[in-house]
Formats: sequence, structure tokens, C-alpha cells
Amino acid sequence: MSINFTEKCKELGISPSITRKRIYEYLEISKNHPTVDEIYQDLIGDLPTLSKTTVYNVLSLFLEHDLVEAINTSNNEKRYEIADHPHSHFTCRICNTIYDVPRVSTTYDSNQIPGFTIENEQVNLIGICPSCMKK
Amino acid sequence: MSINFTEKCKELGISPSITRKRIYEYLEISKNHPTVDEIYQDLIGDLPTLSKTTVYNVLSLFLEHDLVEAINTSNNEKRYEIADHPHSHFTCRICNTIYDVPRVSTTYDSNQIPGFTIENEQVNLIGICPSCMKK
DNA sequence: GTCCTTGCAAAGCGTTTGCACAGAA
DNA sequence: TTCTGTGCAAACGCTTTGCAAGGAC
Repeated sequence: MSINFTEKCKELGISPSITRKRIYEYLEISKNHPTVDEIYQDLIGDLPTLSKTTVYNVLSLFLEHDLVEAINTSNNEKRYEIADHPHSHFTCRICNTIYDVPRVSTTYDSNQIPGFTIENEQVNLIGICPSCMKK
Repeated sequence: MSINFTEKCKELGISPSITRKRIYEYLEISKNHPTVDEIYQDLIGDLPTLSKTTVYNVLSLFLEHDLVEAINTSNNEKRYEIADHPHSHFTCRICNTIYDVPRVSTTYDSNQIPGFTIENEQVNLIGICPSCMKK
């Protein structure tokens, strides 16, 4: 996957520094849509001089180049994920965990929203996740 | 509409103070999903001693009783709206205005997300609004 | 009297900004 | 040299917290 990242960087004309590579790989591996702080805490062991500023810098670079996407949660947290495949989200209202779910398709009558150019759509299902249901 | 609010307060067992009434009415009238600051700025003329703390207090009270809903925007702004009728949102990626649109229905295969109890769903369409298209 | 509403002031916290240092080209 | 990546420190802005004053009951 790191070769993948290096190639993507070449295409985009940005340099694949160690820090950027680690942050990208971390996002690829972690399936929990980490916050800036989670990324920082989990990588500081491996990259001892890492600062949160750098995490912010790298993430905004990735956002500019559509390598990652930001998710806005109900807690005013910003969470990040790799932008590789279209999917929807399920948010558990008990534990606030965000799960990736297969893309939910939508139906709407564009005659009812005339003049609006729709380019994208986000669907978030809300409810209780399996592990919270057990409790 | 204020009678409506007073009745709702009785049902919910909360007192319909002037401040709460004004904030509720403001949310009913304004169709632009205001932020805390917008509510504060627009009501400070009418309620000269109003503080932002009170706006926060009243909004969290309303949220607890499902009188209003919070919208999380891409700018990490929290915006608020009356929770009276189900609908979806359209967000213009140019001017960031949020428009109410008729409820968008969704289709998903619940067999693909086994164990998840879905109670609610949010749909946000993203694109360019009519007024930004003209420019 | 008690309870509730309001609001000032301060703290908290996530994020951005300014700037400087080090390394690569 | 110039440009780029990194990171410390400070500033910033939104939100929450602590607490006290005033009013309703």
C-alpha cells in the first residue's frame, strides 16, 4: 500500500515524505475514522518529533488532493478517512462509533428542487450498533 | 406560533420564558439554520441583556426535548433548526448555504448491515445552488 | 424560604497562524 | 541559494463550566 501512496504522490506532484506516508498508512489501516488527536497519539511513538500542526498540515494537503475526506460528527469532532471507495456511514447513537456501510442509494424528484445542481450526496444512518445492542 | 410554543412547553414541563420564546420564534422564522452567534446577534437588540451562555443553555434544553435539531456543517459550524417536519438538506459548495429540500428517500439492503438497528437517517445533497449558478 | 432562569467571567479545547529551523533541490 | 517539510509557541474562536444575582413560586 505504501507503493500505492508513493505513486499517488507522484501523480499529484507532492513529495511522499515519511510523515505523510505514515499518516496515510495509518488512515488506511485504522477503520475507525480517527480524529487529529488520535492520529497524533498513535503515531507519536513511531515519529517522536511529530506535532499536531504537522498532522493538520498533512491532512489539509490530503484534503486538497482528495486523498482523504473529512466527516463531521454530532460531537463537533472532525474525523478523517481515506477517500478510496464510495460508501455511507452508520453512526451509533450510544457509543458514537461511525461504521462504514455499503453505499445507500437515494431517490428524489429533481423537479422539486429546480435549479439545484447536485454533484454529490451523503447518507448517514443513525441507530444502535450490534455491540451496544448486546448490552 | 407562540401559543404553539407555550403549549409545547406545558407538555414538556418546561417554563416558556420570554427568552426561550424569542429564541424558538426566531428559529421558526429564520429559514437559514442559524448559528449560536447569529441567534445572539439578531436577538440582542430585542433582548439587551441576552448572553451567548443563555443561547447555549436554551438550545441544549430544546435539543433535550427534541424541539430543535443540530446540523453539523463542513466548516465545523453548529447550526440549529426547528424539529417539526422531516426533510433533507442541500448544501451549496460555493456559498455554503444550507437549503431545506423535500425528504430524500433511501434504499439499502439491511441484510448487508446485520445487527444494526436503524432508527433515523440523514441525507445531505451537495452541489451548486441556483443563485451561485447564475454567477 | 427553595427552585429555576439568566448571564458574567473564566477555563477548556480544537484549530489556525506566525515564524523559524533543517534538509533537499 | 531557494523551496519545501516540519514543529514549537502563541493566538484564536467556539463551547462549556463555575458561580452568583435576580425572579418566580
